[in-house]
Parts: sequence; structure tokens; C-alpha cells
Amino acid sequence: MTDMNTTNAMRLLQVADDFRAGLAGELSAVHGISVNEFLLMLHLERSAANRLSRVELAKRMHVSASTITRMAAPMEKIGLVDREVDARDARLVFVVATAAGKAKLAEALATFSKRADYLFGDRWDEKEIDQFAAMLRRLIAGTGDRLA
Amino acid sequence: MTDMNTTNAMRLLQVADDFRAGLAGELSAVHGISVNEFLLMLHLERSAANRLSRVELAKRMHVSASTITRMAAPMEKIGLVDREVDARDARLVFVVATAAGKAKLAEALATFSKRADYLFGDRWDEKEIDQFAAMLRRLIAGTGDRLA
DNA sequence: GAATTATGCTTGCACATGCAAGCACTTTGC
DNA sequence: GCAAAGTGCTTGCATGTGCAAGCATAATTC
Repeated sequence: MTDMNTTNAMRLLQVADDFRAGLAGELSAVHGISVNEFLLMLHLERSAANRLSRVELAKRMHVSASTITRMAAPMEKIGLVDREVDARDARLVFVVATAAGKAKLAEALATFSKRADYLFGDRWDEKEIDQFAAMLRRLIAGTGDRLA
Repeated sequence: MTDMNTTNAMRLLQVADDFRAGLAGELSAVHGISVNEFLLMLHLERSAANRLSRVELAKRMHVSASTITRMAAPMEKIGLVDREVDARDARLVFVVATAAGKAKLAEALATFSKRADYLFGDRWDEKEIDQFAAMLRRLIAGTGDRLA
């Protein structure tokens, strides 16, 4: 099965790269944010308390902590997120979405969904979509924290 | 169906990112190359004439032409690829894999396949794997040049 | 066939990112 | 309780990447 697994992994990367590249262009042009900024806000929204520490975000986004620090700075400046220090542990600095950030995320999500619809098109029937969803769910099962 | 398509797209990105991150670590540690260098050589091997121009590579890899120029330079230096100017059109500069490059790709592919096997695990039966392959094939169908 | 336009590649600059070091704070071990 | 180790965050430096400009070569137009 190695050959088929290899092929599937290549296709997976290919499809994801294609989708990400297209998304990057539209998110930048229409909403003025990068894919990573979009994903950062998405992670916040999907988190338990609507806020995450920098290291938590770093882990979830496969990115270094310093990157989160440097991503958050301009996002704070334009009012998409805020900084919140933990009362009990002064080391923890949470990133939390502002109202403006949530609004921006909602807009960007619409773009994302439009592209998702376009990706899967209308030639997939409901049963296939569910099947695909179940397969993807199994692939992320091992991973700890996930978006969907 | 928008919700399910959206979820599937998120999962797709998530799975691909996870896989890519793990692959990056092992390719770097074991073979001393980046994921993009691996993909560059893979594109060369899968191309018609075993060589591609810089712009062709750029298109296929979702990367700018200048990035290819700058990726190729060190790869030439360590002997993984060679530079070949087209006889008819002096503007075209092809990137072509050397014997050492092909050997390195083969090693790296083994690592890739091992990770692909690990990703899909042994809980997928042959029918499911084929089904998943067919679905991915449909998703790349629109794309022009692909790896697999 | 000369001028214009188009194409491929490279380079300067700006920006994003990872790594390692450093700092602040907390937890552990005694 | 204090020292040592651990954890979270930030910053300096090095590297990777895109964009726009520039250069060389082809193709097109007249």
C-alpha cells in the first residue's frame, strides 16, 4: 500500500497548497489579512475561552512562539486582537479577539467558505462529502487541538 | 452544504500542515534538505524531460520565480541540480537533476513514503484508500500540472 | 528589418519566520 | 524559604520569500 499512500499524501499536499495559494490572494486583496492572520483568529474563535496564550497558538499553528509575538503586534495596532495578561500566572500573555477582529473573521470566513464550495464544487453528493469528512476526521484524530 | 465544505477545507489544511511540519523536520534532520527542495526535485523527476524552466517550477510550486532562482543556486553548489540553457531560446534556463540529486530524491522519497504510511496507518482498507485517492484526484482535476 | 511588445531570469529591498539567547516569573527540591 | 530548574515571552541575527525594477532575448507589428 505504500505507493498508494505516497500518492495520496502528495495529492493531499498539492490540493492544500493550491487552496491555500488561492485563499492567500483573496484574503489579502479583499480583507487585507494574511492566511496566517486568518487562521490565528480562527483558532481564537474555536478555543474554549476565546483566547489563547502565545505558545498555545504557536503549537496549533505549527509556528514558533516568536512568530506569534510578531504577528500579534501589528494585529493589536489595527485593533483585531487585544493583549491580556493572566491574573494568576504573570508569564502568560493571551491573545484575544476584539469585536473588530470577530467581524473581520466573519467576513474572511465567508470568503473561505465560498472557496471551499468552489473547491468541492457541486458534483459531490452529500454522501460523498460526509465520507470525505469522516476520512479527514480520522486523519486528524491523532492530532491534539484542531480547528474542525 | 457550505458548512460541511468549509469544515472539510479546514480539515484539509490542517492535515496537510501537520504532515508538512513533520516531514520538514525529518527531511531536514535526516537528509539535510527542505520540503521545498524536496518538492522541487520531485517536480523535476515527474516532468516530461526531467527538467523544467524556472518559471515552470515557480508555477507548479506556487512560488515566485525569484525564489526558484535563489533555491537553485545553493542546490547547484552542492551538486543536486544543474543549469542548462535552451539552445533555441537563450532566455530559458532549465533546472535539471544530477545523479546525486536523483539519489538524494530517492532517499527523501523513502522518508516521505514512510510518513505517508504512518499518516494513513493500517486501519484503512484498500477500498477506502482507493476511494480517498479518487476523491483527491477529483480535487486536483482542475489544476494543470501535478505531481501525482 | 526596425521598433514595439512580451517573456524569462536575476537583483535590491522589504517583510516574515526560526533559532538561540536573555529576561521575567513560577514551580520544584531541599 | 531559598536555590535550582522549568516555562512563557521577547529580541538579535540569519535565512527564505515576494514584489518591482532591470536586463537580455524572442516574438510581433508595421
